[in-house]
Amino acid sequence: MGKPSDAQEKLLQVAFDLIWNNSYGAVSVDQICERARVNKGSFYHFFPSKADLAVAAYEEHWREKQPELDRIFSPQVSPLERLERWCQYIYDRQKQKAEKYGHVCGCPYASIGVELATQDEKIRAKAEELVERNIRYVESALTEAQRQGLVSIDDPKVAAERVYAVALGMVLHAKVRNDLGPLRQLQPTIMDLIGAKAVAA
Amino acid sequence: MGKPSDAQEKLLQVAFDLIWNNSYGAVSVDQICERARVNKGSFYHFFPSKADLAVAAYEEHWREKQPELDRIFSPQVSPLERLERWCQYIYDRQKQKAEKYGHVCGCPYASIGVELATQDEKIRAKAEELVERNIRYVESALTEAQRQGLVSIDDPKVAAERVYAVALGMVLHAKVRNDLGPLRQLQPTIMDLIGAKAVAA
DNA sequence: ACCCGACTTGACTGGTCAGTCAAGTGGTTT
DNA sequence: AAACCACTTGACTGACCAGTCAAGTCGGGT
Repeated sequence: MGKPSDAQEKLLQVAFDLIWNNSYGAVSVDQICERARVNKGSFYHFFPSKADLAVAAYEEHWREKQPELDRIFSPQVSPLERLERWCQYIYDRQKQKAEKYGHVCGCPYASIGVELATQDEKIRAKAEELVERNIRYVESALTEAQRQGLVSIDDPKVAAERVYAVALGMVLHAKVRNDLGPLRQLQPTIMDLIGAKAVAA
Repeated sequence: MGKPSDAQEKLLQVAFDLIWNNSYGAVSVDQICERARVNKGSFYHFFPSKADLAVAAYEEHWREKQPELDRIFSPQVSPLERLERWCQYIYDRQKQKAEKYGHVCGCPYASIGVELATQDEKIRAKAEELVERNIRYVESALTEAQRQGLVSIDDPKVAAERVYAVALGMVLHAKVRNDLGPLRQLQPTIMDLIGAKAVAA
C-alpha cells in the first residue's frame, strides 16, 4: 500500500488538540497539516473537507477516552462514588490543560458544538451525539443509585440531564472566567441536586 | 459634523446579531459592513479592529437589554417569582430566536466567550463581565429569598453561581441539540436546587 | 517481473480575510 | 466666508483561506 504512515492518526490528534485549545474557525487546514507534518494533498486524500476531519477527530478522541470513562463509572464502586470520581476527573482534566496552556480550555464537545451548532449540521450532530453518550454514563449511575435508595430523584433520565447541565454550565463558566474556581462547586451542587443521602469520601 | 448618520449604531446591532446567529469567526467585517450599509473605511473610523467592535457590540446589547432584566427582577414581586419569570424569559427568548432563524442560538455571551476565551483576552473579559452582571441579578433574588425563609441555601453568592450554571448548561445543551426541550427543566431544576419551599404560579 | 492503487508531494487556484489609505463631503465654529 | 474636522467613500494590499491537481513513490498481489 504505497507509503503507509501514521499521517491520518496524526491529523486526527493534532486537529482535536488545536481545535480544543483555540476554536474550529481559528484553526486552518494549513496549520493542522504543518503541525502534523503532513502535506495538504495527503490531508485531502484522507478527508473530503475540514468539517469531515473535525467530525472524525472528535469521534476518535471519544474512542480513546471511553476506557477512562468506563473505569470511572465502573460498577465495582458505588453509584455516588462514580459521580464523585467523575467530578474529580473533570476538575483534574481542566486543571491539567489549564496549567499546560495557560487557559481553561472547557469541554471540547460543548465548545465545538456551541461554535458551529447553527452553521454546520454534521458537526452539531456529532457534538450532540458525544454529549448524549456522556449523559448515558451519568444516567446509569443515577438509575442504580435510585434503586439503592441513595438519592431522591424521579426519572433518572431527566435527573441525568439536569446533572450534566450543571457540569456543562460550570465548565463553561470556568472557561469564560479563565479560572477553575467555579468547578469546586461541581460535586456539592450535583449531590444537592440529586438529594444524595450519603456522600462517600 | 460632516455627515452624521446612524452608522456606528447600525454596526453594533448588525455585528451582535450576526455573531449571535453564527459565530465570531464565521462573520467577516465585510459581511457586517454590507448588512449595515456602511463602508469599510467608516467601520475602521469607529472601531480599531473587529475584536473592538465585538466588545462594543456586546456592551451595547447589554445596555439595551438591562431594563428588561430590571423589570424581571423587580422588587415588586416575590424573589421566587423573579426567578420563575427569569426562566420563562430565557425560554421565550430562545424560542423566538429559534423560530426566526431555524436554530437554537444559545446564550450570546456564553457563545462568544467559549469561542474566544483562549484567543482574545479583551473579548473573554467582556463575556465574563456580562455573565457576572447576570449572576448579580440572581444573587439579589436569592439573598432576599433567604431572608424571607423561602429557600434553603447557604451563601447566596455561591447559590447564584450554581443556579446560573444550570441555566448556562441547559441553554448550551439546547443549542447543541438544536431543541428547546432541555429548557423545560430549567425552572424545576433551579427550584429543586435552591430548596424552594413554595413556588408561585 | 510487472502492475495496481493507496499514499505522498508541493505547487497552484480563486476567493476572502482584516486592515489601510487618500481623496472627498458637509455641518459647525469663528 | 473660511477653516476645521468628524465622517464617508471605495479602491487597494498582502496575507491567508479551503480545496485542487498532476506527477510521483513504493509495497503487495499476481
